[in-house]
Amino acid sequence: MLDLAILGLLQEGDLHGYEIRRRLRDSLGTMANISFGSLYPALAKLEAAGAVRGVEAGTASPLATGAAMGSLSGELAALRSKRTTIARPKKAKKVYKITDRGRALFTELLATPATSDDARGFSLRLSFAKYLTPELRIALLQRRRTQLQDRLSEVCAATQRNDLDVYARSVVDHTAEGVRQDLAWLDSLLAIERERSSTDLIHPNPGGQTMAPLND
Amino acid sequence: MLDLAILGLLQEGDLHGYEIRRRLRDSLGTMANISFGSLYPALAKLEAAGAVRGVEAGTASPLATGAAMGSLSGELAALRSKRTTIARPKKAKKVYKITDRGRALFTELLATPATSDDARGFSLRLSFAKYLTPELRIALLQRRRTQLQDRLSEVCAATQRNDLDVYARSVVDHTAEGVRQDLAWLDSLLAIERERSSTDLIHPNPGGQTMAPLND
DNA sequence: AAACGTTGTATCGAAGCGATACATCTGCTA
DNA sequence: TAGCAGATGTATCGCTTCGATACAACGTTT
Repeated sequence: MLDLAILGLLQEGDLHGYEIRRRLRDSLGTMANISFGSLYPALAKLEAAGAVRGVEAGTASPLATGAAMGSLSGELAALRSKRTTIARPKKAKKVYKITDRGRALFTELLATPATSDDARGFSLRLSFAKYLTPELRIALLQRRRTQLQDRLSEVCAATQRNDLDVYARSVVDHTAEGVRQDLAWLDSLLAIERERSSTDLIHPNPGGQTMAPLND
Repeated sequence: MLDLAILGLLQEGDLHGYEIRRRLRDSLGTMANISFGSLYPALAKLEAAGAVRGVEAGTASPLATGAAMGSLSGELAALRSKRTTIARPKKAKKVYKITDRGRALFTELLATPATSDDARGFSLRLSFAKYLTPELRIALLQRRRTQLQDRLSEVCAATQRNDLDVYARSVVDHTAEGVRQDLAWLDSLLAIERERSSTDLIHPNPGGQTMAPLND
């Protein structure tokens, strides 16, 4: 699952570990809090599998490494460097680049149904849904829908219990409410998606934002 | 975290592994899907630590093991046993019982602040909040509140981004909405809790449901 | 110049997951 | 009545992920 997230981010530009984590936090809402203890082993594993290639960006040209710099402070520090002569090498920074093998793996992982009732796995896949075909997109949403319905009936059964104290009751009620809202959200997404796929029969790819990674 | 859940359930009666898992699923809404690969090692660890004691309930009297039987099919099968003479030993069923040491550990774990922004840890603790003092209860809720506020500002920052496609946008928006609702829920709980603790100064323990495990 | 915060890479032990194996009992159907 | 599917029940294996920690260089503040 982490593999999928990493490959997805690398799909849109070369990045180093620290930066991947930043984007994980504030670009994929769901994947916050990924620790380096997960990230670095995952990167090493992907590199061993030939899905990514990491190069030490010691003193490479600023133009080439531009995408890999820390979004704000990196550039700013480089610009207003008055006392320090040049914003330089610092230390071995390992920039990862996705390979063709990696792209194939990404596509495969993205289409693979998430094991079990996993909210994170679903949200992650949905975040990258622009890389899916309309059919796979709908399949993803429908799989999640049936999962949530199962979950809802379980949680509703818990709601019926009368041996719960106020606190436990509050927890199950709130949980049930959350599931219900997830279901409603999913239904609206499915409605949109079905409409889109029907209008696409007339004007394919209307918004221009649906497919194809632009930057490459 | 699993330890806490197990001890909490065992606090209300002796159980064997399979039954613990059942209750985990439909009594604690949050702790669904705990696998045996987590459960049995955890039980073994707790037993080694002297927090629980497990006895093989091979041919013990039905009265003693009543609480440990499968809620529905167990009793039913025993009642309508016509061809099988008696609903008997079956096989070594290991029933776990909490010890004083376990009760102490439970109290300690319950009061220990959950590490990081953990929704499951919080919900679990809240489910057992009747075992906390009013002050610790409010502390628990407040800790969670500040965590959620931090999370909200992160997620709101993500919402402001304009480089997200429809799907990623939908995910972050829905995530933000979820956090907002958790916050509202928490605020209502805090309000209730504060009111309760102020009226408790006049009539201590009004509902009779707040403290003390009844069954023992 | 000392202290602190940020960027950056990396490893360790433990917790938890999903798959799997195995054994017994019950109920359904051929 | 034979057999097979499914629930109950205990247990282990390998893998992913987590949280803590270490280390190092740089920037900012005091």
